[in-house]
Amino acid sequence: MTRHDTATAEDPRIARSRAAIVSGATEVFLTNGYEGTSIDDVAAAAGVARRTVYNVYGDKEALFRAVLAQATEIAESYAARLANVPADVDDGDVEGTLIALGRDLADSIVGGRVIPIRRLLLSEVGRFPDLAVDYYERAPGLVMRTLAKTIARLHAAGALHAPDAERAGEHFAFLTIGASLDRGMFEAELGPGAAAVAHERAESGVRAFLRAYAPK
Amino acid sequence: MTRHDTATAEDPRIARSRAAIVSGATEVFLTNGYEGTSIDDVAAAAGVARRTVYNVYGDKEALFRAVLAQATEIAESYAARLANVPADVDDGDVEGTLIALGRDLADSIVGGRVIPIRRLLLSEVGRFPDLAVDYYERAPGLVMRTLAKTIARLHAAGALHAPDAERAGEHFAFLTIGASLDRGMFEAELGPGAAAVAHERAESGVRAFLRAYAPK
DNA sequence: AGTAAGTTGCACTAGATAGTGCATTAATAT
DNA sequence: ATATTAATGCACTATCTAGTGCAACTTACT
Repeated sequence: MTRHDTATAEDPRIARSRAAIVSGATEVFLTNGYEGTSIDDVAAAAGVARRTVYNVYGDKEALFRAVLAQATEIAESYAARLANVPADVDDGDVEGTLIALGRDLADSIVGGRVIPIRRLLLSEVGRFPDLAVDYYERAPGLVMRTLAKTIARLHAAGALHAPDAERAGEHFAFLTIGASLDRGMFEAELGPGAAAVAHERAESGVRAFLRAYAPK
Repeated sequence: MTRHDTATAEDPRIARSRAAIVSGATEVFLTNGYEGTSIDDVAAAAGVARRTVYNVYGDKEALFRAVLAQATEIAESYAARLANVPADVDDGDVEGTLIALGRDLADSIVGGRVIPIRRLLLSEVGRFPDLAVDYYERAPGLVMRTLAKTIARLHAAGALHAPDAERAGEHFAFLTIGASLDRGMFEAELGPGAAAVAHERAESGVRAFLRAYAPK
């Protein structure tokens, strides 16, 4: 994927064009959707000639795929933070740790690009079914797998009673952000108190999770 | 909305055309999206002349709104069933009652039209933000409100301990169908075991809900 | 410098689509 | 039967879009 994959370095002009195009394309695709975006729009957003878009990316579909290939960053970064949660919570404050994770998860989703990315992918499930499934595996799927591992560690350490860590991970995720994500998908732009509401939901979700999964 | 709203009955030819068009339009919009659907497609699916579509509905947007106006039936029917759940569960089997509600909710969503409808609306949040918000209030919002009432009744009867019934309703909904709905949105067509998995999720979600909201 | 490679602008093909106008035909109501 | 109203078919406008070909210009490598 990077320029080091090829034996020789890429012409800096192409590299610059490519970066500008994929960035501009991300912007317009997320705003206007796949069909709603013309290559003219992309070129304008990228500050590049229309013809250059075709020179660099070939066609619209390839460009679309390039945009979505980088759409998993948020999930990857959250998963990395999750992986660092130690099994033996230092001061025994499981609730505090999980609440922090829940808030963090909420922040990752509300107000960021996750919701527009999801809308974009979902609107093209019919045209590009592979992209949607792929994204799901690499973004929410990654978070779910990492969450299951973290919970399994907490279970092993006796901080939680969650024999089915995968299921418990689903419950954690949907208790904390389910409602905020679901609602957010239907709102063109977030209301003023959206972040605060998402935090409250995350906290009360974590508390419900702890009641359901407290060690015996 | 019905023909009785106007003083005189509607010409049966218009009524027939209208029904055929809205039904055909529902089919093609759900399959191909708003932009991906031409009036030709609608006319063909409805078995009606292209020109008739324009005569009856005026333009594409009006037709789209007509289609989505009837998209809340599934939620209404689920809410009606919910409203019938008595506060004092006869044989004291709260778990059985809630598991039945959870399975029912899962069935309402997995494999039905809810997922295509959501995809369609979400892909047009930018163009028709009012439709998305409207739908949310009338469908999932209705279910949430009804769920909150039902849980409040169960709380009052001592069958649950859920002082914040609205929050508890969110938790019930997302524990039972959160994961199935979220995953289902990204799948072009459901795998063979999808319904069974959704049922398992619903049941384990209800059990987690009961651990979190058991009466003290 | 000079060569190679990328960028740009412009013209052009080819196809799709929303919506209108109008005359003809068919169904409905009285 | 007759008058009304709707459905139909067809031509037509206007617009938009993906993608290509090509010549002129500019930037990068040696």
